[in-house]
Amino acid sequence: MVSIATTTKAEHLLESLQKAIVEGDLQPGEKLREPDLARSFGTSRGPLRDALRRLEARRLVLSTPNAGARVTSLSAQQLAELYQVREALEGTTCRLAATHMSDNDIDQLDHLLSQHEQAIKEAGGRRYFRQEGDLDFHYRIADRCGNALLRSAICVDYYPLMRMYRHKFSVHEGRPTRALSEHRRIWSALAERDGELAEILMRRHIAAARKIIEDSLLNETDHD
Amino acid sequence: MVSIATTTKAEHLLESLQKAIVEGDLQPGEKLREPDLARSFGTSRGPLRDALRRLEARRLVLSTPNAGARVTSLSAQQLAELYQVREALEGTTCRLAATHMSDNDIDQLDHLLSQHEQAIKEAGGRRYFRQEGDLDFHYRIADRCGNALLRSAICVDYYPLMRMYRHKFSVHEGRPTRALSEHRRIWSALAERDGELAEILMRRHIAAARKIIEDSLLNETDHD
DNA sequence: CGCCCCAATATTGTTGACAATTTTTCGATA
DNA sequence: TATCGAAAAATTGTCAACAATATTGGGGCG
Repeated sequence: MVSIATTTKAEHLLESLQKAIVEGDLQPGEKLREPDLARSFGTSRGPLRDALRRLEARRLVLSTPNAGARVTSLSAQQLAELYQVREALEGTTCRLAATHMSDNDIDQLDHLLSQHEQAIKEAGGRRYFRQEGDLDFHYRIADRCGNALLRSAICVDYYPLMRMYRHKFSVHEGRPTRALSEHRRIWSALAERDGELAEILMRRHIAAARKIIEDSLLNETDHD
Repeated sequence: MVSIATTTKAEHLLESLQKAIVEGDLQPGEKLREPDLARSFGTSRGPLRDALRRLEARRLVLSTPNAGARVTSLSAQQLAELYQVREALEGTTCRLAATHMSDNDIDQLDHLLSQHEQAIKEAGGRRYFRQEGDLDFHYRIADRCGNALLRSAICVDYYPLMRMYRHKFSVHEGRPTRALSEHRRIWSALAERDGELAEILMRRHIAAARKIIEDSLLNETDHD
């Protein structure tokens, strides 16, 4: 939303490429050829390589020596692993947020959930609002948890990858309504400043989503 | 221990610089001037900048646009935050390891703890063996937890930073003997394949170390 | 005497060319 | 016809020069 005046070309490239990957303009597994990309963004290979390294740190790109870089392509197995990392990190995040968030933060989070409820009603329950909305909820909690390292690990290092894969198993994650009610329960725990409960609820919430993905691993029959 | 035949100069630089930082040859806060460093390693600035970006991903280096890179310098506050991330990640790691480690892995871990016991005896209880040893124990569990993403997050992204700061609060973390006995209890849970207990014990173990650091934050009287 | 501004210096950001490596193409041979 | 291998093309790794930005040092002014 906010267009940051990036000082360096490498930073600008990082933003542009991350957006292209997250929004699917660059498909998972796609080869990232340096000369082509650099030309298409009007720069040289130096800044481009810099941006690729930063994207690699965010796990959006995988590059192998002398063989170039590709957009990350996660298997269901790997996506499940990502959810396990989220469970660990966001559980703690939630516990910290319960004591660190301001009353205003809590209010804004409540407002966000109202927006989601509204969006779900208008869309008849299976619109994609929720998917972005779900991530927004999680993102905001991490953003306000008070631990800068944890915040950057989640918001910077892992969430772009999550957004990239938000379509993949979105249908299976149960009706948006269910996710919303789980969010509301987490919110209540946060509002009551009950960190222990907030952590448990958040871990369950993410573990449930992971379960769906892991179950789909067993039904490996009709994939090309 | 194993000298990997790194194919590219940037990779070699990454290894060399990481070692220099972790071992303290490059001090926290030290400015990393590209021309000097490149010359001292016999390469040009291109590969060096590449290596710096990778070190930044591991949080060993902090670089600001147009102002260059510095070796990371953590405050006690930030170190405590790191322990909180560890608590989250390694708790889950331990739970997974309990079901995923092979019997052989468990045996080797037992052997490691025997070595530590021996080292502590020989050194009269307050030798620095333990500090490396402590990290080795944690590292091995993460290495064998069966979740590749979690493994790389801990072993690659966070542990070099831990090793870099292993001297800092090592004295305060209680006698090596106590850490060893906590390790033994964690090992027992792993050996009995009790993931839930292993997670709880690991989180406590790390939380206790964090407590020491946080307490030292309150005694801020005699620092320059 | 201290502060601010400006020039000089040093350092980082960027570029295009060259070297090394990988991938592709194409023909020879079984 | 399929397969192996070598030449050709494309791509990545590296380098040194140039441009843009920050830092430093010194002189003038209040």
